[in-house]
Amino acid sequence: MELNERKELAELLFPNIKHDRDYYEKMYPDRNLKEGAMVTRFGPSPTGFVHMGSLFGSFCDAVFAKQTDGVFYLRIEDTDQKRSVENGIEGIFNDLEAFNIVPDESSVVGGDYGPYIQSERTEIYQTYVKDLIEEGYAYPCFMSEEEIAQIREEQELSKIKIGIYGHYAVDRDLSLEEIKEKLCNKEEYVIRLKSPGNAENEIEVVDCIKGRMKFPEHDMDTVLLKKDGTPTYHLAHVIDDHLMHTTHVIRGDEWVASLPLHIQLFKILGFKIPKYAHTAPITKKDEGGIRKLSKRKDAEAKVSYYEEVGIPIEAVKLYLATILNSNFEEWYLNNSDKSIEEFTFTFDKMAIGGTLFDLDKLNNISKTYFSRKSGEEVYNETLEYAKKFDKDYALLLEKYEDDMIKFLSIEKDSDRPRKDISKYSDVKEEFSYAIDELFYKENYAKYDGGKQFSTSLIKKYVEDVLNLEATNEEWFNDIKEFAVENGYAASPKEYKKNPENYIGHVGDICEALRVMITGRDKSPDLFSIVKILGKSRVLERINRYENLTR
RNA sequence: GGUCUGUUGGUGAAGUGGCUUAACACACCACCCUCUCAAGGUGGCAUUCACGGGUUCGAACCCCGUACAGACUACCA
Repeated sequence: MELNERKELAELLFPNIKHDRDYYEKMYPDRNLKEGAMVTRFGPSPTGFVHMGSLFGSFCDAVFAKQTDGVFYLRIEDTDQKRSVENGIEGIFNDLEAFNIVPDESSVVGGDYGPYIQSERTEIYQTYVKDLIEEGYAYPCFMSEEEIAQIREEQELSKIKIGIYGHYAVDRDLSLEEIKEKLCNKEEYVIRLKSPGNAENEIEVVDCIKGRMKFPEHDMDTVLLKKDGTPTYHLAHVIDDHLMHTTHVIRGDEWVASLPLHIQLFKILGFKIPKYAHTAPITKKDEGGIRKLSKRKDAEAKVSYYEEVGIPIEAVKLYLATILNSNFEEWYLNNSDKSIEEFTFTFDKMAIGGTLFDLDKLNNISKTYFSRKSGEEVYNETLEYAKKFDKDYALLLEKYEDDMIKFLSIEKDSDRPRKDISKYSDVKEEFSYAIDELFYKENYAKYDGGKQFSTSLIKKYVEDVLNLEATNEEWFNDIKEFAVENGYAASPKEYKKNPENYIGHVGDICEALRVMITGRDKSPDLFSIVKILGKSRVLERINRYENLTR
């Protein structure tokens, strides 16, 4: 087709497109950023809530933009209306906000490079496609779904590359007259790329994460505009990232296969090619082997899961940071007083293969997070959590505020703070004895060590010996003395040496007291608990134990 | 079937030709500390980097082949 024919065709196909490319090029001028500033973007589809992998990606985007004084923007990729979900966009913003990931530009806060929703940019895409038709790089294709399926079958059978290319691209060289005729018959069509590539040629791409990769040149007539005039991901990606001046396209590595296509589009359109960084998927192991974490199958893939089970957002971010850069963990261990923002992330410390999602590790990170928080902070955060997910408990927490803070502060001032909580929901369980209502309701059910303890000795200890004003050392000396007076050994070691000489050892007395007042055989520092409860509540609990076991 | 990318312990990984007797962290086990637990301390946990061949004085690191795994192969992103 000659140039004038192509122009006629372009006009015929896009009579409503009045602007030309230059109009948009001028509308979205270069961003004036300092040397080395990165412009990144997160492009979610509003298909439901945010997936762990997407969160990881957006975290990555935000981190790199921030540490280079660049721009991180959010673009809603809703070109497939069928998949869009009601309130999908809202859900994305909520989930990101929960993790404190705030885009500099978006459909919510605005920006100079909008609209930031692809469905509102149709005219822009069509303008460029119109130009492509004039240039002879695109054409209307009238093939039906059945035709395409048949070609596919044929290709599968003869074991060759599947797709519309070469002589399979039957509408590639339709004459203007033929096209006009089909248009007159109201035949439906898509706009396909007239790929100038040759699969014999090899192209090389350097990815920020994966390094050098070689591909055959792209030679397929990929769909650019769907039947409804809406762009495919590929077209939208190329045009948007050019117009919005993205410097680094950070996306999942399911896209590397289409890299040759994207590069070709950038070249045909005369755009500068951005840098690419393809991140490895977060995977999970199950019976079938290793697979990508799935939003449908795995609860932990949903970002909202963490909030629900009570894992602090900050802990999840710390975990994300450790899988983002392999050297982050060690840095954080040595710089525990610093925040994630102070670490410099780099592409070359990112994983190339898939990363197994390790809940154990997350738990550990979370425990460390809790151990560094003061009792009061843990109390406040737990209360927030309970107000949302366990209202009855929230009321009790408020009623016992002073006690709870004291309990949560036990052993906090030591240089080896306890690490027994990994989730907000653990607090209720771990400190069930802190709240009378829970303690009495549970009827000591928590203790099933099978031992029976006599209360008389313990009562005697509490009434005659226990001094709440004592120091830890005095307290322990007192109880040792008491043990000896009553025929117990002063230490387990001594007891082990000559068990026949003793009834038991101090530990047994402590154990009995512990079980009676906490309902469990494990707890933080006993004396701290006793002090918080006070003598009368301790005795009350001992009596209760006596009644229950009689 | 085709294209691309991987493969270091139970897990995440460090490692880019000699400093590796393979870091670090999680998990696990043992011991120590100790009134219990948690924490902490010490030690154990890959004689070897999927397998086979090659290059080299020398290879986990470079090259070739095989096996396995993953991604893509839509008018979905």
